[in-house]
Amino acid sequence: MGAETRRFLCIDPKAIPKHFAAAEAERRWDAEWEKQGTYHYDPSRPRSETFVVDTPPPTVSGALHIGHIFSYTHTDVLVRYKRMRGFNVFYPMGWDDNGVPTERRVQNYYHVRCDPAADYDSSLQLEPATAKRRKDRPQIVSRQNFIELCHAVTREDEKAFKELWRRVGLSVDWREEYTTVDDRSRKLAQLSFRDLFEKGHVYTAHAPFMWDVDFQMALAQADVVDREQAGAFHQIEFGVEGSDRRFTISTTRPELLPACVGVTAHPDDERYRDLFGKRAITPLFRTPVPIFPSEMADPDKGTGVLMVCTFGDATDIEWWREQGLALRQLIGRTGRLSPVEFGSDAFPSLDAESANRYYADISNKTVSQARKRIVELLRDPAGSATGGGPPLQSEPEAIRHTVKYYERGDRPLEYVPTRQWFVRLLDKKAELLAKGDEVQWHPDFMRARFRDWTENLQLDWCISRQRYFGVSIPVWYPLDGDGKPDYANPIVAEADEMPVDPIAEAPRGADESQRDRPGGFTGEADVFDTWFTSSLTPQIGSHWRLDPARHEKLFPADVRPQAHEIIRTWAFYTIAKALLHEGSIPWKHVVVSGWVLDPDRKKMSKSVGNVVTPMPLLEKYTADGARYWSASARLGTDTALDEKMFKVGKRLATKIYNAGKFVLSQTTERSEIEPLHSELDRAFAAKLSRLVTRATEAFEELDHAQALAETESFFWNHFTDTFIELAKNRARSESDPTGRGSAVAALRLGLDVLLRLFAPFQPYITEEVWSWAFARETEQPSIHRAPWPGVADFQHIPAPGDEGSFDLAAACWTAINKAKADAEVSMGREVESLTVGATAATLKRLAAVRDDVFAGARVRAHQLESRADLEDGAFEISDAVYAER
RNA sequence: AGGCACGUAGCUCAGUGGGAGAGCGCCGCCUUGACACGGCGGAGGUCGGCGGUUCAAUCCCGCCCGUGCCUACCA
Repeated sequence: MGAETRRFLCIDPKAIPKHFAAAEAERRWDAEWEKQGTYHYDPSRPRSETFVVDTPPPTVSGALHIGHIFSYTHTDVLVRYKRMRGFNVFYPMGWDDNGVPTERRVQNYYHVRCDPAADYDSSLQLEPATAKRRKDRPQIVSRQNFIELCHAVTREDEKAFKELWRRVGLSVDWREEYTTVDDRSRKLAQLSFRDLFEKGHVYTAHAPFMWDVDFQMALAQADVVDREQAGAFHQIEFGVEGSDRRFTISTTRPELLPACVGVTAHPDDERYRDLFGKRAITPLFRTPVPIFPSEMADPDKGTGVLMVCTFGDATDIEWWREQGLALRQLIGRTGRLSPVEFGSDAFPSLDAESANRYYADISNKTVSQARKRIVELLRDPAGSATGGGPPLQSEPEAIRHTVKYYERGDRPLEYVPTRQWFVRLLDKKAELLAKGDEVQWHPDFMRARFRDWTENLQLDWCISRQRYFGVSIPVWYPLDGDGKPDYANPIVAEADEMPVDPIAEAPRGADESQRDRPGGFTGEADVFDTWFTSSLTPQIGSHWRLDPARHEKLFPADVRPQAHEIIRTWAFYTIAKALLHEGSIPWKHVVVSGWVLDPDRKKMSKSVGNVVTPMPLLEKYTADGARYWSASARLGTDTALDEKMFKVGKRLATKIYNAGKFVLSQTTERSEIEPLHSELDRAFAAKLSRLVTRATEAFEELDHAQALAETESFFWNHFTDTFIELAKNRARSESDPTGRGSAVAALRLGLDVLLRLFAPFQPYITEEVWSWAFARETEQPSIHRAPWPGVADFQHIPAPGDEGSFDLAAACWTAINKAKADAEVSMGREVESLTVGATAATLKRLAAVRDDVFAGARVRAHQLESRADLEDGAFEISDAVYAER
């Protein structure tokens, strides 16, 4: 920064406390940054000068987690770099509060359940549930009460998150704070729906779909995970209508036998070819079902012939559709077997009486209870469809198999026919893939996660959820004369009505009195999948559709920080939304942080109980220390939690503090910065300049860890351990004012540049040291708005230095130190005399920096010895005579 | 089952077609005038295994082993 004429301020080291009081400084600077608006976005500056972050809104109802510090620090480090590069940074913060995690937290916290039919109690006051109360049945509350409780809980959670973010020093513009259920987010989500509706990208359908029986809601493919678990193959004998032919199917879901609607085998399977076109008879229930060939049947699996049920898995749905099979929906929304009547049209039976007797044993049972029971029933010879002994042909054969679960659920999914809303995506795979390729992923291999997911997508996006705390689907349905909803002609809310709650508000032009009356309307009770809103974070930040000029400046964003396990959800849906709304990518770069693993390299998770909370670590090692640990990890790389790294980070801050105190307390006789006259100083400046280049290059490649490592290594090895030690004597010299001025100028240049290089990583300590003198000298009150180091910092050096001189001085100094260490004398001990051996060329080059080396090493007298046996640049010290203590 | 990433000193991790590195830990020394929340010096590794390409492989290629993740299969 400094021009030659820059005036400089010295500090009195005695006025600086011996130790850095980090906790106090963190609070002080946080308040100061807020007051100064240090991190404010300036809407008046052009897009070209703006750097836009699409910040991940954390799920606030999860526990605070050390991983939060980790990944958010990565973003903050980049943001601070960009800000110092002169960019007008847009760095908002959102809180993702809607959805299942919050509802579940509220249910547990207050021990309540929502019943939409219950009446609103405006005076409801609840205390957190005690262990005693949890033993009773949960208290039933109305939908509105429940939503209010959700808001209350998330407000508290948001406070805790915000406190953490501020403590760790995220340079967020807190004026740009939002939640995913605030009015603006709700309005934008509903506008998004309306836009998709108008473009024909959404539809509603009644169809069998993945259903969680505990949460009692539909799911999207992205919400589903596979879990391996124990199961068993059951060999069950079927009969064939009008013959004594029999065959054995193999199934893991015997409880679905009453829902059997067909039997199939591979068309080329000789064992079963004779059966195609005939009807099978199920055991116990004696239901005749068609037998048909299908390429999807695997002759090598089980017995090669299988029963098709409504519905055991996704393939059953396909067969059901293709073959036009009957619907015998057995499993209800609660996961229990519904009461059914054999002998009716829907559940035909050749022997209804006995079928109903068997079914009575499993009706109303859960899936797992029913499974146990039906295995017993299948041992009954009377249940045989062939008259040939028990239908169960052998003991169940235990297997391990994978089963689909809701990622937050405890029981396997079922397929239940329900009406849901969908976003049509399957026909847009190619465009989605193209957009994914347009985005730059860091590290690049994360791109494959997106591609894999998109290519394998099998279902359109189910966006309706049967929940309460979320953004309402802004739709009503007209009711016909019989009070039946006309789903084909939904009434979608107008933009200026939004945000709207169709349960509480009537559509435009209708009156509340027409609600749920024949000829009137009914409101959609479902809310959106939380990803439907979360996938709009770039648009929420930019105020899409609400402020087009602002949107123009902030969309697409520059960078999206992204956890890799939610590429298939958050990243995927965000890309999809930007494509469907504007044919655009949502952001230019995706940066993916790794995971924090526990010291045993296990992923931290609540269920394992190895989650580490961040605040104690911040207290112990300071925010700068924690940030150092975070920033040491490269993007995409998982990192074991290692307190040693926190300690090292704290130590770095301490060293910066002490080095700053020392450098800034050096005085000269003049009040202006001198040019760098001495060779050592110029050599140091040259080395420093190259560091700036390397650190800058690393940042441009989004490799913050490399930038930190380079800077840190330079700081310790070249600045504090070498340059300060060699230049400090000259900086205090009474007899060499020119050399002294040069030394002080070089020390200050080093500190100034290094502070700024460290500022993105350790914002507190660098701001503290900056404030002592540089803030006033440069009239830049915050280092975080000071320019990133560059050529301007090195312009006032009269002649370019030679890094080689610096390395030579360092090598000679190290050689003398080693001689002292070998002699077991203190580094501070004076040396009466010694002999320096090196090649003639080396000795010649050493001449320019020799005085600084010998002053630093406290050598009073020396001899030089030309040694041809040494390598160039190597030194050997001999004949050392140490002074008395 | 396929894909991706990883495997380097006791630990946490850099790294490169030619010399094997850092920090922590460990050992020894030093209370030196910025800093003992410090400094100096040192020990410590067949770079997961086996093959191949190359004058030369920790690095490039193939196979294998191990770890993690993603995706798929799911009768």
